[in-house]
Amino acid sequence: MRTSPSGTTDLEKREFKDRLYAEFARVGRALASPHRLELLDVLAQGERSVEELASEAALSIANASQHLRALHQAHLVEMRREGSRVYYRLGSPEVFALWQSLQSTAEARLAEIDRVTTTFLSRREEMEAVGPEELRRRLEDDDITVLDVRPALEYRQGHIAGAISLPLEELETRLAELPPGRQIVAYCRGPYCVYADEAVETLSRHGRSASRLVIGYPDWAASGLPIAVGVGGGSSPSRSGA
Amino acid sequence: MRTSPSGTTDLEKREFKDRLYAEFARVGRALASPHRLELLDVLAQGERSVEELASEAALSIANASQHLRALHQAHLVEMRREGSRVYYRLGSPEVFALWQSLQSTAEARLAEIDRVTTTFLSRREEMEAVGPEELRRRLEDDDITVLDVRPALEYRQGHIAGAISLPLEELETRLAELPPGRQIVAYCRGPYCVYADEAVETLSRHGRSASRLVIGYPDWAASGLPIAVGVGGGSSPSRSGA
DNA sequence: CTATTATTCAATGGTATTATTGAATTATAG
DNA sequence: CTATAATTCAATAATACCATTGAATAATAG
Repeated sequence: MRTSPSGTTDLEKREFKDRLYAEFARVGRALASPHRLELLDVLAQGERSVEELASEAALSIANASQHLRALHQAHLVEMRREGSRVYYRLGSPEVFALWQSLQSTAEARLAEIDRVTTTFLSRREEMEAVGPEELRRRLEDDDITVLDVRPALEYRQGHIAGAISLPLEELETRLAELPPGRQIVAYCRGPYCVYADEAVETLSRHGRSASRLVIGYPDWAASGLPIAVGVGGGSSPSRSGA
Repeated sequence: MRTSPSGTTDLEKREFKDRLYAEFARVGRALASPHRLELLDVLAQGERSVEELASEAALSIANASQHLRALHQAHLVEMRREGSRVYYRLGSPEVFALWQSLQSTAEARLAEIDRVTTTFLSRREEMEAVGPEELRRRLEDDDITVLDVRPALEYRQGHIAGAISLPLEELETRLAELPPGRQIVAYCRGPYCVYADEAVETLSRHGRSASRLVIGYPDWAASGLPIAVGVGGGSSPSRSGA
């Protein structure tokens, strides 16, 4: 009973398709839980131990461990043992691209996301925002001070080349360290992260001219813009793509 | 009890994050079922009625309808009523990009997909394959005959500019219609579709020099390469991006 | 209006996921 | 070797999802 000209029956084709889509769905399943998406989002900043991940995503250790296991089985994250700790990281840059694609699709299609963000991030409307291309240009012209307001650890794991680390929590006490007069652009983890918003607000309150970068560090790095790794506050930009 | 310098409590931030990731997970959930992924894949070829979708994906009507409803609630597909039928289509090109990203992530990360495809598509190894850029060049040089071996309906809904429609089922009986002497490149629905493989095999058996395009029509169209819509076999290439 | 076709809705068991708990590993320190 | 810390595993109950069935709705034809 062949309807196709070649040596495969319809039944075999159906079995092939079923297996193929089942495999793709394994990845889809991994994206089906809010907690796992949040873990992916945290991991986009760099590798983290189970404990750090659990705390960052407000999960119990055991729960975080299980979700990480699910992500690992879908091969979206990899792990590495160091002493008594296990560190997880994204499996590849493609995984971040997938997460980005999911975000932008959802953003474009779900009005609810608009509603959630505008009620919470309403002040963002009034803030000036800078796109990545504009920032790159102004960085090249040395026209601007770029501020990484994420926790220092995340800055060390990778930051925009030329950016200064000034974690949000220390911003108010260390304002004097900022070169005076220059415009400031703050950035943080991603488009939905509020650190940069709060930094801009604080800076404005102290009479500084500040705006926020519309994307976060992982997006910047993924699009191949210049980044740096390590402690150096860095006026020596190194280039490294994704 | 504020730990942040601005006017939002940690609790409010957590609620914001929870709601945000819950919304993203709504899209993720929609990608968690093999059947829904297959429906998306079919819809990437063009809009379809519930009945067509059910038959193509080997589902009962009621089941297909429910899965389509789930996709619709995630805003990944849109629908349109025409008489007594309801036609579904992808919500936007971004949805296809998401599906592509899921596929390529899964392909890169899941060795199982390799195993499934190589056991079923083993003959593909021995076949010549042409990439999209090479095909575009050779189309411009009019060096080649491009064959769309999908069902005629799908050709009508959109095809590679300059391609001839010759559904796989009719290939053997209509071989004479093919311009003699020229090399042939066949394509079908996507990288995992077997129509083109079978066409190449049939053509080779009849002494024709044939190879397959490594991607399918939706991928071609999504990357902005020239396409055409309608019945015309078309030597008048129209351009339409995604 | 009635019959027919296409689709959706609602209810049903069956199955799979989820968060929690507490025990079991794995590695380090003493 | 023992104690401790970090993580994973295993078992559990609550929940959510799934495919099927049959009834309900929408649109068309007669």
